[in-house]
Amino acid sequence: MAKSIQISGRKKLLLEKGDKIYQPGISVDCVILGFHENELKVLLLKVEQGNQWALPGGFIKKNEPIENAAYRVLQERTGVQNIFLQQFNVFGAPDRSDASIHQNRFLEYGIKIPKDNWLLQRFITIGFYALIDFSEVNLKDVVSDETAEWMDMNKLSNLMMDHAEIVQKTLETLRTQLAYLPIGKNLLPKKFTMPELQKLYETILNEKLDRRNFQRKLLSFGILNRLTETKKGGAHKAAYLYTFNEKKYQKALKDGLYGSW
Amino acid sequence: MAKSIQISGRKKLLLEKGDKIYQPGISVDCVILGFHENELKVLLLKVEQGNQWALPGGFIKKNEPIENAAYRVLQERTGVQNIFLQQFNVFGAPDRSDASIHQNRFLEYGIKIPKDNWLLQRFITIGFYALIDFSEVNLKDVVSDETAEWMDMNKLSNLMMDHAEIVQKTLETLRTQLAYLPIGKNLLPKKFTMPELQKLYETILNEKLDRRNFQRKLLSFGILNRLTETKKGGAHKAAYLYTFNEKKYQKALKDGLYGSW
DNA sequence: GAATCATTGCGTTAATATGACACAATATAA
DNA sequence: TTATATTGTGTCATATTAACGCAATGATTC
Repeated sequence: MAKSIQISGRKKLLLEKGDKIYQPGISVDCVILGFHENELKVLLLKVEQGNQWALPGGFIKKNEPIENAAYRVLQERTGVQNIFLQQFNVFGAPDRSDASIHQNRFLEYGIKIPKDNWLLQRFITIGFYALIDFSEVNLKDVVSDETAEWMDMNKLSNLMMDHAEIVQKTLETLRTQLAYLPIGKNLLPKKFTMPELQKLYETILNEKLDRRNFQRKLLSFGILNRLTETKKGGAHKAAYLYTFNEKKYQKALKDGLYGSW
Repeated sequence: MAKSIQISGRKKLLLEKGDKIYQPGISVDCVILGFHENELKVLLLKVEQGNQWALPGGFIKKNEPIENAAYRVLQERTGVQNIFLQQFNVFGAPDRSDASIHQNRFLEYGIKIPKDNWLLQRFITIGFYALIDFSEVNLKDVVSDETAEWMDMNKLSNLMMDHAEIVQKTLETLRTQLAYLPIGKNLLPKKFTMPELQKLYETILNEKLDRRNFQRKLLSFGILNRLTETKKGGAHKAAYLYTFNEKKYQKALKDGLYGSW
């Protein structure tokens, strides 16, 4: 029970001192995306009661840049360094906050939140999405009452509050950005094959693409280096391995892939 | 001096009751764009002291959707109905808030803000941009200590706090959206000519476009209706007038202009 | 070890889109 | 009436895209 007491103590601190430490009424929520076994995965936290899942989120310290707050959440959960992190939308419906959720979570530890506590007020959340290399992630349960787990993007269920909407919006954002920004460097391992890259695109777009046309298009962007190695071990002909050309990739991120009108 | 007393009273109310009425630490700022005489214009408010200009902004009421708050600001200033309004970025650098600005503004009315007043805390602002038909706008000075004025997008100077950055980010957002969203219905009068539409695009992109290729491309989108009327009065050959096909325009807004991969 | 099979690399071709430009029509101003 | 700037329309070479063929290859099966 030492764990439980520890958690209980931390939670009390959050309730009592939170309004001194954090910006009131604002949170950040992170849609952390990884790619594994040809599936887009979202990192979610199990909320004990109700069999619900939540996006990892947090608060913004009084003197902290908002990107920092989001980055903090990411580091706490994944420890990954090479992260693409971007704010993409604010979610601020007045009824998105749900006092009863907080109440129930705290009640498990025998804590009843006072009605006027800062945590029960309306919260507006800034949505960030993060692209990370699945293989580099070592899931950390920062607080042991929350189990972190990867969930298939297409099989989401029981998301807390408006978190399903937040994930959905991430996907839409990703789809439009795909048209003018390179993607993949953060989602794939350093070395990857063309079919793997294609699967990533297909998953995001939810659409089958022609193998040969896809390859031609991506090569034309000039952001890939083909290695002499091939990826053996697959059940068939070995595919060449590629890496991203760091310099050109960064340039494409800045300038866009087409840019022309 | 009745005006001044009135303002002073209102300002006192804001100071004293603001934290009861509004979400703390969050604001909305609107980049209101219009198109006039082939120039992109931004609506700015003159801040008396310091010869500075500010984006029209406001606070979010305790139980108000954030889009509503932005819409309120727009209505107060312009009264225009047909508005394209969209949040595009959150600005939350810890040092973006500047207590001295508020202090100076209130000092003019003989009010000294207490150090611990809610208005002096750090504010995170949600940036919205709005596209409106310049010709329909009738500038309203909602509060008479603020003069509203259209300023040329390319000749901005003396913007308050991080407002220049907010405008800049709007322009960047607009440029990327131009590639996959129709634009113009909200910025142009109901009837407009192809050259006018082209000037709008050129202004946003800051780039000259070929007249004939531009026309072909925009017609190919299938969102324009050509009228039999022409726009006379210009110094040269009369150009045909166009309107947007409302249905197809809306569809394009939803689905994007290209969509294909 | 030869045949099979799924998958990859590397093409081709036709249709479509784009960039660059020519020329005629026309509304005003000189 | 003529000059001038601007608009409407069309052409052509080139680039890009969509759709598909075929040989090579690595593992599996017999």
